[in-house]
Amino acid sequence: MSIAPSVIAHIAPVPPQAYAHPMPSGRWNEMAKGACTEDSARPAHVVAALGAPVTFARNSEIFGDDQAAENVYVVVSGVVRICKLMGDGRRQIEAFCLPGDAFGWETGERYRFSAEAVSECRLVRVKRSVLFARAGTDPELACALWALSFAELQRAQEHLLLLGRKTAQERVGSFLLDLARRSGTTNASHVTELQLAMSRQDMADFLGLTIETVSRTLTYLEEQGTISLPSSRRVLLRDRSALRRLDS
Amino acid sequence: MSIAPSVIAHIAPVPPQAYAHPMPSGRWNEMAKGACTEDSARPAHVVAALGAPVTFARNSEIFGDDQAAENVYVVVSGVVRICKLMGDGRRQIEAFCLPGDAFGWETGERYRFSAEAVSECRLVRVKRSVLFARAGTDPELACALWALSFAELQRAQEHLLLLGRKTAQERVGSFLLDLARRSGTTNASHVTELQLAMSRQDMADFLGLTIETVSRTLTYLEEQGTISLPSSRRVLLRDRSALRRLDS
DNA sequence: CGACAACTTGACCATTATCAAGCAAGGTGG
DNA sequence: CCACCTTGCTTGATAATGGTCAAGTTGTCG
Repeated sequence: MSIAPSVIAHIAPVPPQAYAHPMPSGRWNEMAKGACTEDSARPAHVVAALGAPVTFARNSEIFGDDQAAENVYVVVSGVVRICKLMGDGRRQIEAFCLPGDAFGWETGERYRFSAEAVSECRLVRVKRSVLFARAGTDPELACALWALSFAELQRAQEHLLLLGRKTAQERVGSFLLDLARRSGTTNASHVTELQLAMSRQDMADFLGLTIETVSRTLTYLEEQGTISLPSSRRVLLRDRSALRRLDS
Repeated sequence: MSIAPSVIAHIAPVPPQAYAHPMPSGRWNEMAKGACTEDSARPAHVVAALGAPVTFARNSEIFGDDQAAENVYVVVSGVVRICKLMGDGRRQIEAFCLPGDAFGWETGERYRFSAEAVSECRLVRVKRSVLFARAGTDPELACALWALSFAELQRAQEHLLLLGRKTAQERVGSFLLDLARRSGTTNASHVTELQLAMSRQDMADFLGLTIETVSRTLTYLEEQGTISLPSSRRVLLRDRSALRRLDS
């Protein structure tokens, strides 16, 4: 049931031993002081330790809307999209899950959205029954569960502001900055490079725009010198202050 | 520290004794089976039992963005709005909290949004330090915490679809149905009556529209015979199937 | 009754969507 | 190795939804 340290290690640089000795009352005390933030990779590890690794090919479905909600997943590598579909085909991507993120939380019996692999990805699959049964006796796990689903809530809340009140330029700018924060690499001359795992259509469905508007906006930002697009899936953030102005 | 039963009683019809005898491993076992839904008022009680009642006047601030996050609140009566503001004054209301809802969750040291009383309201204020300290040793409380913040997440996720992909009519329709589900009263002839606690501006900022569009859309729905507006703050849902078609 | 806030309505405008080509990169078969 | 096809992306022209600005109306409260 437990997974190899080599797999877990990809989530973050915290060594597996770090959670080998659960504390008496878990992490709740630190949470009370607001001290859990500096250690944000830990909850993923605590949960991942209870599951088994699985891999999914690009564009394959991890689970579908309305399926029985049996598992929770932690991303080890790759990118996952969480989607909601409307009857007529309109799609909203609620989140892109990157390494260290968890998804598939439910209180009811069925998933309320589908999850698909944006790129080839490795996940840890944890049985919900195992997770919740243990949470009843293991405060550290209970805290980890709360922290992980709370992280989702925070992202969702930021996203609400974006979808409700931001312009197309602001949406794209915020998106690029968020990706940079979560997965970008910055070089010596302060240029951040991003590899976009997702298509323009994915970006559009995440940002509440059309594919054409996303494309036009990226072109515009490049004309302004704010970003460069060496290829359609690679972005260089040249002027972060201009992007931050858009992020507001 | 504990609040009077008469205050708690307004949240839901579950008597206070119901949680006087905590179960050995809390509610996690039920959660594992997806059985927590039928009992959704309980988490609010479990948390509220640790706090003290407070009241806020109409339009007063409960806490502000960036303030120290010391408390979590449970709504007993009235309506609370959770807001995010942008530098230039654009506002997004992330949620309206009704009796039984909890708000003010944070992992960090500061709130990331403000909360204001839409109508005069009674709340239970619970110290975060108390809550988290107890959660470490009380699995039932840990479960309640998770259930309450998870309920927020679910609402936020539904809202993402609304803001990202729905038309103005669909937004207003979904909003009315959601309010009806949470607070409406249906009479013998299947007409549901709603009392709107919030202004048109609040609705607009919640739905990602302008006040004018909200007003026009309501007028249009009334012309179609889908709703009636006996006064600007009272709505009768006359044709729920038409609304549900909009909800999709 | 008057003042003010909240709401509605109208006319016009802008941002973003839609529809339609065209282009570029990557893979396949001849 | 090159023509061909497919897929994903970009660009252009036009349309529509919802936003803006402005004027009225309703309702509430002193």
